[in-house]
Amino acid sequence: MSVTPFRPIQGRRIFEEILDQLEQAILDGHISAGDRLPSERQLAEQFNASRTSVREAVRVLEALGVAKVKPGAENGAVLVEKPDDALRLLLRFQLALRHISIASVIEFRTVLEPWSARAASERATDDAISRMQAVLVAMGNPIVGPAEFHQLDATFHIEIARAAQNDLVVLVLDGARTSIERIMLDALSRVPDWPATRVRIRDEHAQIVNAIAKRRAEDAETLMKRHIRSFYDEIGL
Amino acid sequence: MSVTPFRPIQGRRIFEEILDQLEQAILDGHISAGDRLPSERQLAEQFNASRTSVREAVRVLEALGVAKVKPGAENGAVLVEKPDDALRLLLRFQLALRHISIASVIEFRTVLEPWSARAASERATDDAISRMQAVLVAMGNPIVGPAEFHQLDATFHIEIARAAQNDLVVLVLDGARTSIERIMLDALSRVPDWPATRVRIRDEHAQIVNAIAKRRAEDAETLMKRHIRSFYDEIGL
DNA sequence: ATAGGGCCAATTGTCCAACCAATCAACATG
DNA sequence: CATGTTGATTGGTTGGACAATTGGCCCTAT
Repeated sequence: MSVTPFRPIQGRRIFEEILDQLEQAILDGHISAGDRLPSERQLAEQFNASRTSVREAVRVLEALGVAKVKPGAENGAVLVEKPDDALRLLLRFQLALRHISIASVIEFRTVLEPWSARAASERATDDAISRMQAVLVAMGNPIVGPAEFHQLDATFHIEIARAAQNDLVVLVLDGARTSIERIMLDALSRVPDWPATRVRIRDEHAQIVNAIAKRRAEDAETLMKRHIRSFYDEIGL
Repeated sequence: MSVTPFRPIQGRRIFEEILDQLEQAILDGHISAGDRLPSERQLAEQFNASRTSVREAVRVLEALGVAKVKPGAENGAVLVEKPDDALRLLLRFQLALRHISIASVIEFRTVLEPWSARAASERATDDAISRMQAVLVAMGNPIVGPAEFHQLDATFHIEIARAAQNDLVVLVLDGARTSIERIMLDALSRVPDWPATRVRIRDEHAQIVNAIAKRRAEDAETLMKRHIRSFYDEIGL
């Protein structure tokens, strides 16, 4: 086990140089979230590069969830304000390649969701708790089918992660859930007794929110752990 | 709080179509990790698209840590075997944009590293434990400076995450650490008494490995939690 | 027979010029 | 004042061209 002082020599490509300069510009505060980048043609001129190279750099930013691009005058590439689905594409491909397994994604949630519930119990603002309760109300509507319910479930868990006030946890937990969204939906649509399942899940959510609102961190963590496990058990994963 | 059944209409671009088809090809097992993609020109012909569109798709795959590209005959785009630094670029930009904070990355580690140590205590193979001990030996060399030590420290934590046998945890924990690597190195180089620090950190590592080897999960978790906290306290973060 | 150098083919990297499509603001028109 | 039109700007796409890199091949000298 030795550490060589050598580092690989790799020909830097132009679009990588552009990416580095853009990153530095962001770090230096010259451009920040919400700002619009110059047009591809202007960037090409400023970097003294071709439009193709600039496009490749922009394409990468888009794939990383850093920028969103729209054609049209007054539009262009805009640095995103909230990195919602930054990890979505990445995890989808990593799953496809079997570099990560569905089981590991599920286990990942069983670790971080309970932590989120605990942290939320200690940090949640009254506003955050109100938003959770609003989701509960929406879930109480007997009309909602599995697909809409799943959307509400996603919102619920995101709200808790946000209340835990850890940006990175929000990011990866959201990514972990959406990366296996399709599989979950398939499984949900095959649940034998949907109305009963819906009521039970909503009930578990209600208990969790209650624990968070009463600042019972230990209970919130335990309830969440049980909730996640029973959920995946129910849909057979 | 209502759920509309509408979804945004977005003009699909050619490179996105190509990405989808490539993902499907991977899911269907037509191509898998380690395989070499057809050349850009061949892909352009098969998709009936221009080389530029194919290039943008390949560029995205590269940014996601899915493929590595090298010019030259017999080379080309190869699907990576291990997604080592898939998250590196993404987290770097998310950090630059202040979408995630350094504090959240550190807290993230204080949650998942102890869990890894616990899981490793229950799941580690003898081989994995041997690799951890090998890292300890290398760390015992008084010659190693902060930079090399940090590299060994990275290897140590990766080995534990691997022993915990959760692919996703390995991925995100590695990404979390490398995303703030530069900051950590700067901080490490300013440690007042480096020899003492080195010995202390190695000692903590040794205790953790010992707990894992003896399958004392509770101890491993506690020791790791203390280790991570004291580490960041020491370098003033 | 083998080691080494040099050539060649295939591939990616880059650039360019042009055109298409989408978008929005300003203007014209009723 | 509402509506439709137009023009400018922007990203999307294409095809072609040349440079740089790599690896395999042959050929020669030892």
